[in-house]
Amino acid sequence: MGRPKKFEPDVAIAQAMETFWTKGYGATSPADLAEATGVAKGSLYNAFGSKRELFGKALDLYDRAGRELTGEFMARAETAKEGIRAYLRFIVDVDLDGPVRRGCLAANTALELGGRDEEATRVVRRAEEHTIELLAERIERGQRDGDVAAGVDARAQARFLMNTIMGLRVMAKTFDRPVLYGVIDTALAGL
Amino acid sequence: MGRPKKFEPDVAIAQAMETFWTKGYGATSPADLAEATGVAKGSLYNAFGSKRELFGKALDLYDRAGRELTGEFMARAETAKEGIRAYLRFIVDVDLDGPVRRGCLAANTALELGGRDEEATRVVRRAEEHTIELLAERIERGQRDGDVAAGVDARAQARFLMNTIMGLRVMAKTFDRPVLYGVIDTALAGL
DNA sequence: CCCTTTCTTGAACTTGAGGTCAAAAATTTG
DNA sequence: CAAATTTTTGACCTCAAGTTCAAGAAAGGG
Repeated sequence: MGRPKKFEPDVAIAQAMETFWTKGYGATSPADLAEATGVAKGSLYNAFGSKRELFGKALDLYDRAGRELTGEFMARAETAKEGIRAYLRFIVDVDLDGPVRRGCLAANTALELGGRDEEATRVVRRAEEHTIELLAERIERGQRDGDVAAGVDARAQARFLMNTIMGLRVMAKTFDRPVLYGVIDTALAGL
Repeated sequence: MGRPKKFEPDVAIAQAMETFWTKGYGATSPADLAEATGVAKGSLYNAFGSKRELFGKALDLYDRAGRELTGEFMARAETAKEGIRAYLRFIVDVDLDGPVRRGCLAANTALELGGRDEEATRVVRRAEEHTIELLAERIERGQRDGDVAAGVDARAQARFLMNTIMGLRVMAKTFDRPVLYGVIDTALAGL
């Protein structure tokens, strides 16, 4: 009972995520969040408790959405190498074609809050591990399918690729497509 | 003539750099800078104009110091591969052994201000290009010395390694030495 | 030794961040 | 419909960030 919510919390979280992603945690004000969600400040505080708690929900959402997206790319492609190449190029394209180069919410958060915010650091690490897991599984499948050499250490490759992705996310702030595509190709030479 | 400065501007810039590096640009207050440098707020403003200008000096210093450090690592080693491996491990060690994992000022700045601050973005890009240049030169020397295959594209490898470094800087916020060392070894397999 | 110049400093100012709250507005239940 | 419950909202509060400034202090020049 009681008065019903005027907004969908999940939608508001998604809109908040976009804002945090674009501006960063510290640079996002409650006023920004109110504007992005179309919900008054007070209402947001009533629903989510604090800016930090809303951010936590946004980070969780980012992890879930990213996992799904990665999974789809891994499932679609014929070979591990082409699936991963398509995935990495997609990441670069999304970043470069957007109105602002916002990079990766997880990477941004790692650098902004890493160390200072235990909980945020844990969530970022979990998201990274999810991606590594999906990459490793796809490489292992490639080995079963015969498109990846049996001698390759799938988990080591996956961790290395995760590192490459994080690098791309940083480099995309300052370099352009040809350079980033070149990095992708060099990174994939070992597969 | 006039009253002489009580502090060495270059020293203050170095101290400010440490603070920006540890806390980030946005999260560093004038009060923090006053404490770090031992110079009163008003004095800092008299000497440097604004927080942003001081940060600019700090970024420039970071670039110069980094260039020098990288150059030394490249000069010392017998082979390109070992020189670069030592360099990457050093980066990881410094980050992990420090009291806080502060990463790379350039990477931190790229993610925090990239896009929003033209000047900062330019300086970061310049710093990245300096590192790429030094890596490429070392690889080319390796080719002349015979420890790197002639077929390797030195500049492509250098850009790829720069990307790996940026990735390590992010991953160092959430992963530990064995993982990061593993990433380094995987990245160097192509050399 | 006074004048000019350049420094130092804490106080003071303005602005916005992050959050609280009281009042009004929707609901469901009895 | 009255009561109980839960939202919504802008006004309001506190505090700190980023900056300016007036007063004074330390130099050199004439």
